[in-house]
Amino acid sequence: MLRTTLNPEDWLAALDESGFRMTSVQETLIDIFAHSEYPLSAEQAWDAARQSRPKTGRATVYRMVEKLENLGLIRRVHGYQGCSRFVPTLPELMMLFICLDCGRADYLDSQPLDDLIQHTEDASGHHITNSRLELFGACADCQQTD
Amino acid sequence: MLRTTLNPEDWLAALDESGFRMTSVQETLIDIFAHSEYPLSAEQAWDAARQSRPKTGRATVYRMVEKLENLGLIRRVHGYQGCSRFVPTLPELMMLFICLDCGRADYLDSQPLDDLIQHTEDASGHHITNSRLELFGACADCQQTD
DNA sequence: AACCTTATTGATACATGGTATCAATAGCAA
DNA sequence: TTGCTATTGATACCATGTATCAATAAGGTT
Repeated sequence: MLRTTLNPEDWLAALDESGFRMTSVQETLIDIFAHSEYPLSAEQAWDAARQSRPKTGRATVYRMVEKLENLGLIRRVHGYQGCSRFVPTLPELMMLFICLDCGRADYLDSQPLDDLIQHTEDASGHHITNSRLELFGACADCQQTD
Repeated sequence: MLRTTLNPEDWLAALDESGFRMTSVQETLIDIFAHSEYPLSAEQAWDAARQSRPKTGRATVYRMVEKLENLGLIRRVHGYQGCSRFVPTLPELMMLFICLDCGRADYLDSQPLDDLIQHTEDASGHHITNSRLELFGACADCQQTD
């Protein structure tokens, strides 16, 4: 899979640069999201957070998820057990594949999507500023074990 | 815009063929969805329904929306004022464009998406069974008036 | 046309997921 | 260390959607 590793410290740096204060909840949640292979809901992240940091508040987690999403560090997955799960965003890699079997996310080179958008702009006359593509199915690993 | 017209009678026929009873709520809601140019939420559809059919129940509308979605007659729009608005599904036309200015939906030829999926399957080894593509921006009309 | 069966409806209560409020806490700059 | 204020946690709240269940009405049968 074309999954590059994620560095929690980069996320903390991004928050720092954006002027946010550095707190322990942030570290906890970043660690959780950056290391999860599976799309996580805020509720799941809350559960995970309280294991290492019991007093973590629910609203705090929801606020943090929103913040991370706004900063582009995590990305919402639609259509996989609802629309409220998140995966880390990897720079340069925009297309998302979710295996309906094992649930893991794979990130795919976005060039084909760029081409599609260019083609569609030319054909339709619309100016496209934003897109959302998600692909679902059986990943290469899961096909072998079927 | 590549929008073909929709025929409410086709929807009723589809419900009939699926074994559902023909009721007046169905007619009311199908009429509402089939004629709306904008993504509609269940709540909005409920409001609209009660104008011509005051006693329409809320739960009924939610059930009907679910039924229409399951039958593939309407399609959920993600990332436009939440994830709970629906537009009619037009056969053969899968790619969806939503104008962030006027809110109207346009349906686009899906061939580029088919190509992208084929290419991605070959490149990644995943077997893709389902996809979701939405495009956002300024439609051809709205660009002219800017 | 009247009858029966049962899918569908509408009202209500309930569950879930997310947000507003606000006093207490804790970063961080001076 | 101090002071300012962003952030937090607890709570109450809200919005969206779902379960329940008696009443209604499709539509096949007689």
